Amino acid sequence: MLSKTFEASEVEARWYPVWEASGAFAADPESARTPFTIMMPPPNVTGSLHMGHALTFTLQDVLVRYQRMRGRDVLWQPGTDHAGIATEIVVASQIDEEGGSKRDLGRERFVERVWRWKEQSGGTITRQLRRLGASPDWSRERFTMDPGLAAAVRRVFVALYREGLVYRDKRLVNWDPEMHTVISDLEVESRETKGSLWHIRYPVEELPGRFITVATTRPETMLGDTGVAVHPDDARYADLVGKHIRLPLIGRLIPIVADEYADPETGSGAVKITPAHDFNDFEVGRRHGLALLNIFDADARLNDAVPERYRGLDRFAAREKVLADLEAAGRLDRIDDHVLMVPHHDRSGVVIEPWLTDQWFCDARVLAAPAIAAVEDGRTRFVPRQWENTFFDWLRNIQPWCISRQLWWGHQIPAWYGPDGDVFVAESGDEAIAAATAKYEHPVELHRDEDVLDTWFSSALWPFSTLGWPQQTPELARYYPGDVLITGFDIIFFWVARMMMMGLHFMKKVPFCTVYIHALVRDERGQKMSKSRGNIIDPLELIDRYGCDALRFTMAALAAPGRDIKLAESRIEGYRNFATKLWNAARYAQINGCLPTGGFAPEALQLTVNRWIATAVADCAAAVTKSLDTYRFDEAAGRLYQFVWGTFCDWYLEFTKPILQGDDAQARRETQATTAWVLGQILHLLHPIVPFITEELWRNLTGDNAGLLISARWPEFAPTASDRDAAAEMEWVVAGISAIRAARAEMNVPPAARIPLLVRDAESIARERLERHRDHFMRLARVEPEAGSPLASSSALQIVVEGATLILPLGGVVDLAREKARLAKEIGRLDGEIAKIAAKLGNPQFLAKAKPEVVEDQREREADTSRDRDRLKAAYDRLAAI
RNA sequence: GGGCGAUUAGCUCAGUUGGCAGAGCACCUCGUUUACACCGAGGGGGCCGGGGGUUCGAGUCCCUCAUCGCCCA
Repeated sequence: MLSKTFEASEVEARWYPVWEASGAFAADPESARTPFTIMMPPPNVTGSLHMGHALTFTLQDVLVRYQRMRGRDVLWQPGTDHAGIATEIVVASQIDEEGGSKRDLGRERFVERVWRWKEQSGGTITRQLRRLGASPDWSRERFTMDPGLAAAVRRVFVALYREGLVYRDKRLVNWDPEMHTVISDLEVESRETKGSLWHIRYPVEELPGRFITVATTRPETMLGDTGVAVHPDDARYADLVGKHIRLPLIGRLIPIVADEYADPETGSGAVKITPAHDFNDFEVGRRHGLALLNIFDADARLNDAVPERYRGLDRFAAREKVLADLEAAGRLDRIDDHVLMVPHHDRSGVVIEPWLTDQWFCDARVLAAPAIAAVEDGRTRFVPRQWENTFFDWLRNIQPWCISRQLWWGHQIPAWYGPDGDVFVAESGDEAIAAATAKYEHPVELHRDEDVLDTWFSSALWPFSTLGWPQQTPELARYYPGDVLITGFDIIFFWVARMMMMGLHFMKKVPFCTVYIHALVRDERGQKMSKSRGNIIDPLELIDRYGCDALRFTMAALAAPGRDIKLAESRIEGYRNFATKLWNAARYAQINGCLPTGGFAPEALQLTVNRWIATAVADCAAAVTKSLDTYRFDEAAGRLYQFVWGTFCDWYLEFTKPILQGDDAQARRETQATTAWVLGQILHLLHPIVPFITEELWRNLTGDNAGLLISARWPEFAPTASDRDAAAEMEWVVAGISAIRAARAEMNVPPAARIPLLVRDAESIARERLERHRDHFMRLARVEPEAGSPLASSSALQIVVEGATLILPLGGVVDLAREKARLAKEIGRLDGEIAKIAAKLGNPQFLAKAKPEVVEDQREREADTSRDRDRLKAAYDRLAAI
């Protein structure tokens, strides 16, 4: 016997290992079934499960379980990425805490230490994924630093280098002066910061007494100024273009140039140009041939390019000193408060310094072209479609991708330098030596590039490197390209775009046919969850409190396309209640001996109520199937919720109670079998969303011999399975009972009172239906259907249903005035409806231009509404006559 | 500044090719009927952000304004 409530934690812990051991998660390259591939965007190995993970992995798992039940050979490829910077920060700070330092440890021992850390702590996120019920093929789990994946990285790097798509260059990059590494544009987070706008007066060399005032948020960079720009159309400065500035504090002579970058509307209209320390200035400098003067070292301290008294100063101290000196020199004009966007490293939080250094770059522009084309011509499709714009926008304006990082943890760049600095790029040291020997014609000492590659460089290869590439494995042939990638919109640049670029370049095919983009999970008030806001909801805590299934159902139900999810805990509670409801329905079925029967055939059912519910299940299955096929997880969840609670529990189980407790053995047997069968269908349809409770109930329903639900086949029904007559009849009964209940409640009839039910002006179909379902009316509306005509003068509740007026004689109990008011209100409502429809039908334009079926529809509506209205009016008149 | 999205019941949100405005939660009333009080029955609650337009007909399509959010500069 099932317990009274569903104990989620116990059930969850029990089923997961059973599933995994059964082999249900595993892909089967040998099978004849059509493959379905979904690449898990590998979470960061340092990560732990947050709500974003809970959403994305729930949706992926729903799809994966669904496709498995549809009979596909599913590969859900799991794994983690090595997260260069994040991991290096974690391990380095551990070493710090122990009183050591990364540098003292040395590269080799540090990397060993990171591997040890990975073995011990790197499994957190994958363990947590198991708690979420995720069912990827763990036997194929990969890590972006695995030997096979590392080989793929080297192969790709070398190939791109030889094609000229990877190259070394000196450019401005985003430099983290604390971590001493470059980061890519995408890892820079602009934070709004309150600062100042300092106005500095620069003297014009050729015109003594003449000054140009420039405004800057970074006065210390003036030490590296190599020009001043004004707008070419700015009349105020037209005569100064081509003249020079004598830079205060330094005395360097720098030119005044005309460039549209200078905005006449902002500040004085003139801007100082520091090409080596600002991305915009870099471009201006390039246009005008201005010198690049690098004034910072790797720590962002002033270097030897500045006057001695500033050397060694950190950039913030330098600012104070430069300002003080300008002030003293009388060159500081004005200081305004100013809000500006300051670039920070999103991982370390350090303020980024644009810095001129030698780095490795990938020619993203060339690689982007095929990726853009693939989305344009539909080989890859975004769902929802509007995200294509984000994808296009980024790829069409893409900058060279800086792929080198000054870290120790990651794929070390396969490039070796000879004594003269010549570079040898090769997949192995031996190959590099061979190449060098051939060039120098004698053995030389090579020095390997110290840097590692951006983590995303290896992640970009994930859709094929995990399948064994560059080896031509059966898996690669079978599971590439993938069917769908599911991820958040914030990952479009990092992952989707880069996987598209690399996939197309090396596999000549898109890595996935569909990209389903889901939104962000926010808190109840729509705020982004963050540590600093303190509004983080821990999914594991929610699982502990409400059960994994409740969390999963919530994620699915709220996953409406193109919309952020504002997560209120009351929703999760509601879906926990839904799980309990399902549990109790199953418990009820068990108590009433509803057991599955072999060879159950829905089309052979005799009782209308059973034919009706079988029809409803088929309709529900069709709707859920369609929703899942179109990634409408919210619709699928909503439809199931409605069917299970609003149809199966509220009506079917109530309708069949008298049958199950009645004397007709044949009807009882049919109903028991139907109940068990419908419950089974429900469990199948719900399984992808709420796998634990459904597996548990399925075992309970079928015993040990029916197999696991996770491996069962998805319900599919022939169109003939539905019985429209049965559906119409039961819907009439539901409407009738609801109408009686509503009238009773409104008229304050005591709920327990059993009242006679008489019928007036009934069409034969209504009379037959009422007769056939008298038990239902008795039980659920608490009325006693009686033969005979109601007395004309009796005071009674009168309820209009399709094809009949139901009369509930209440003798003196009924409040005549109130009942009259109730009927009058209803008549008024219908009159309003009729007036609206009549206005439409009276409009010649409508009749001429609207589609015929719409006109026909309105005519029918008018007829139906008028019929009901006339019945009500008749009922009212009868009361009025008393 | 550029782009995207949103605005529908107190709250969170659905609403398909334009044709009857919906759900869950919250709220109110009633209910200890042997699956379930994590429940059942009933109910109230809406200028579909404002304004214009297209149309026989607009929550839905177009324009515009307002407010909010996100991304990019």
